[in-house]
Amino acid sequence: MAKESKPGDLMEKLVGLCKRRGFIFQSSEIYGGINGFWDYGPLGVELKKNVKDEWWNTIVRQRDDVVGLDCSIIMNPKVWEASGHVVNFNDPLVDCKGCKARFRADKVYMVIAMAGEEVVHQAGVEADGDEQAKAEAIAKANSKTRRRLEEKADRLTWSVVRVDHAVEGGPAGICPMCGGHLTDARKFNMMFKTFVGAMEDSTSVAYLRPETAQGIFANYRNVLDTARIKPPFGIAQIGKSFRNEINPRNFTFRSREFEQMEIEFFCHPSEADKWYEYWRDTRYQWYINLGLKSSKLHLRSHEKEELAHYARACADVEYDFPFGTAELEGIANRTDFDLTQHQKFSGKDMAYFDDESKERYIPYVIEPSGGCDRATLAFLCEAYTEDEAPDENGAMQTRTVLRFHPRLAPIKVAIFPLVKKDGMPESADKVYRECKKAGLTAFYDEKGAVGRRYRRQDEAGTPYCVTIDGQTATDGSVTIRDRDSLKQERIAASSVVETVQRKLRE
RNA sequence: GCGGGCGUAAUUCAGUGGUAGAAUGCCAGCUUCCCAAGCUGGACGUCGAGGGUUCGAAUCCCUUCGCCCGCUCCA
Repeated sequence: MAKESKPGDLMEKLVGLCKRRGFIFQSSEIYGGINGFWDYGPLGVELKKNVKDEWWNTIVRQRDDVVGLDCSIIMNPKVWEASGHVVNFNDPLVDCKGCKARFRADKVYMVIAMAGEEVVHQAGVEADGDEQAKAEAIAKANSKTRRRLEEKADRLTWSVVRVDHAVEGGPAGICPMCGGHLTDARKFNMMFKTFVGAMEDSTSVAYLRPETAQGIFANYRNVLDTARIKPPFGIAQIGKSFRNEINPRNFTFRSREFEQMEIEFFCHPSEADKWYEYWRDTRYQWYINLGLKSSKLHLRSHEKEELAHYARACADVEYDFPFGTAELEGIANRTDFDLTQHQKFSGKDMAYFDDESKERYIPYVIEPSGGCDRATLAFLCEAYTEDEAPDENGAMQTRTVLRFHPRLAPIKVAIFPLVKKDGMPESADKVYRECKKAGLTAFYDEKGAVGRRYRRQDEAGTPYCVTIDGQTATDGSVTIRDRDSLKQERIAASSVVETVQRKLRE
């Protein structure tokens, strides 16, 4: 009987496997680690690189309407003023000292109704404006208080204060949930601050980018002027970004240093809806093509109320991780918000002049923005399988196998001599060298029983194992074994490279 | 940031104040013509870190760092 795994167990097993086999290590582990930072080991870096290569190939190299870009991580700080990050990337938060609930300080109001010196009613509420706050507060009053409010209606003085605007040292905010006292509003600055140059003063403050997108917008003019390309077209970039997440969680899922794969696709405003739908569906399909089961993958459109102020439409590609359903990529119609902002802040013209239609316009932007580490983690979770395979006596044994899509697998092919004699190691080494020379990540192993070697490769996710046996010396054939079906077929030793390459293309 | 749990070998864990252990894995050799548990041998630990109590601390206390779960957060 297969044991039912709890979600936590599965994640723990995966984290253990990642460490044991060299996929992912905790950063600076020998010093006790550091919260929110992770390192990719020998197998992990190959896996992640394959994810990035698949993205780059399908987005940039196989298309003629998208070009690549690689921007610096630190930019002129004005970029982040224009983008809104300096203002908006800080969320003042308050906590309830009683029930421990947490709120965004700009959404919590203190409402007090006074009749002369007498406090008739006071309440803490969650609301989106003074009027709504007052209404919420009245709704919260009990029937007796409500009657008194009505009786004294013309003598009442209402005070409605957003808690992040409350005067320092004033009365504590009231918790909308339990009525307990709230802490003062505290700011959580999500951007990593640093200093450019050796002098640490206010004029040298700079930020590590919290997203790669702004580097693309800042270079939009340069690309347009030099790449002989015109709307509709896209600029793609893969690169590191940094966010001081309040609470990094779930292995590499929410890290403070992470890699993004972003496209900014510029088009005429009238075509924005069409391109939004196109990219939403294209990006969703990309994950399915690389092996994420569609039953675990969701394309979720944001409700109107959920949209950021600059977005007209947004959809998330979500995956059912063992720790819950979470976002891999967001596809948004950002309108002309970003280019307009940069035009305003930089004073540079961001409009495009269409020679054919003689029309001047600021393009709309469709932004598919994916997390590379999140995609890599999803592929790892999806690949992790425990199945049953027969041992040499035919008894069923549990086998741990990473069923990566072959193109994502860190090692494409392992080469074994069946036994370490009769010239088999020499023949195997020859095949191994040919694979390496052809650019395939290959692994040579002659140690111990062959079954043990197969299992080791299963745990690394290697899709194909080639074994040189006694027959090789007589007819030049070898066996190639499939990781998932365990089936073997005989092929010519000289055709190993070609066979593996063909299977990878399938 | 709050609450709870946990940190001992590469991994999973045992070890309730008195000489740090097991299994798996790993390495070397033997055996082996195809799916890990055949044989022999071997290496491996600042018991997360720092401080305190004690004759003596993996064990008790304090601080800190990290991981997991729940809340919160995710422009």
